[in-house]
Amino acid sequence: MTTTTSTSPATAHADIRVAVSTVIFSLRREPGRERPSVVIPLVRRTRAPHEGQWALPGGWLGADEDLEMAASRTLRETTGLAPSFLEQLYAFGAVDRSPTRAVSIVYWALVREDVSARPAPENVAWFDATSLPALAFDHNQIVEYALWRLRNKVGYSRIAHGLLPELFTLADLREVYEAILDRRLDPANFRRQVDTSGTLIPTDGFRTGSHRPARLYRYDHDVELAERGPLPE
Amino acid sequence: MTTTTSTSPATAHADIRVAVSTVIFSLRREPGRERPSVVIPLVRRTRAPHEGQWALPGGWLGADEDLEMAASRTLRETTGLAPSFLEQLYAFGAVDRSPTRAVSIVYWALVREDVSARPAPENVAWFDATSLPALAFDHNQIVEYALWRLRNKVGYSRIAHGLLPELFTLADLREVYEAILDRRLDPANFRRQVDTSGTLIPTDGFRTGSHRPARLYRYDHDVELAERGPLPE
DNA sequence: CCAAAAGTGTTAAACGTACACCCATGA
DNA sequence: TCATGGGTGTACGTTTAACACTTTTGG
Repeated sequence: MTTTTSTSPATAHADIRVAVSTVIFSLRREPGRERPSVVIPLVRRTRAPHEGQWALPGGWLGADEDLEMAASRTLRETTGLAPSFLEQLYAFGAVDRSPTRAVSIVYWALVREDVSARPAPENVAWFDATSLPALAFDHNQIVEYALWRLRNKVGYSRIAHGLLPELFTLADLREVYEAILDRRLDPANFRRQVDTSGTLIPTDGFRTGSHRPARLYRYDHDVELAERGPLPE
Repeated sequence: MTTTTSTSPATAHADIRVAVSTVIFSLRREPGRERPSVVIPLVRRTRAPHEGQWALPGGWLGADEDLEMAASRTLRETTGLAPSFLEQLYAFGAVDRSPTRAVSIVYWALVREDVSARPAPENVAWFDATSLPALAFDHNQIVEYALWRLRNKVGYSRIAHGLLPELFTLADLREVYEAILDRRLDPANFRRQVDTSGTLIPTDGFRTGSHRPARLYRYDHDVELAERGPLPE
């Protein structure tokens, strides 16, 4: 995958291990809070380095695994979750980021609220993404970057559904945006924006229970494809 | 940099080599063409696999090198160039992308027109980015993705300077945009857009030679910092 | 004086945003 | 009937895009 021309002063392909980790976002509705909060699952490390500290779920890249496969696998193994969205975030490879040299290919993912609500395995806990403790390695920076990407991407793509069930109301959708962007959105303008985009399909269902019933929508999965540029792999 | 919890079914940290390659963009003015074209340097492979085919400049990651350092180094070694812009593009790691397992961290870079005009080393040649021959490995896809990113980024950031010398006219700048986006832009509106952004500093110089002289500008380097989000490393 | 690029002005459509208002339900 | 969220209408400021027009040079 590369061209080795001229003489490399650095040691030729030294022993560098490749890891894959994932920043997993979901939403959690606290009884007290008015707005859902963005939460991520972390794993407590059971060995050195950084034993006892919380870290992103991940693992070593297998010899016969693609990167995305490895992300899905480690995500499932460590948290038991299946993501509704998965995308590469960045490759981290600073020499001093770990006592033993390792390059981490980091992915980020979304899991639906109902899925993330299931009881977490031992050693896994959910944290508010905006107020984390000190994590192992450079994982605090990584989460920070992933959050930035999430907020950014919510502005120009339809990833918000990755956090919603099949059917949802416009208020549900708006709540997701409000939770991610951390600010109020005008319900009237929000409605127009989404139905101008033409990605929402109204169903015959309504959600009842409080005040006027709200129409249930689902996403038009046909639009999914044209969404992003020439995505690799 | 990762958490090894539970048992990994895949072979634990197998021997996977890490390479760093770079897609380098510059502009070339052909005498005949009205608009500059986007060009990239490629290196002819001197060994298997894909011997004799053109490939992206790159090399193996050294044991004591950060990723960006490796990108700069291989870029310099293989092409003799120093970039004015360098950013990570994507990590490619499909199992079948190379006969021997390798993960490539790919960067993309810009070099100024005057720099890229210097004679290229043996085994290095410049190609029009939009009409490449069949390259080694998955490098055609990688260039395609890099081009998409370049076009995208030119729309919301000021990377265009990476292709221009210290002093330039608004027509120069507009030509860069036109070359990348491959369409004409209205000179009047373009002028207003850039000086609304406040990133351009007018100098006292003018470029003369044909018709009315055009004012020379330079970039405000103080604006550089706030540009992007929480950039890692 | 003429051609052509540099640079300014004007207008209309598109878009974002604020907010007044009506509708339908549970309590 | 009232409170509240669902849903519609409207008005206004900003941005985008098209294009007419004036300025300044070389030839």
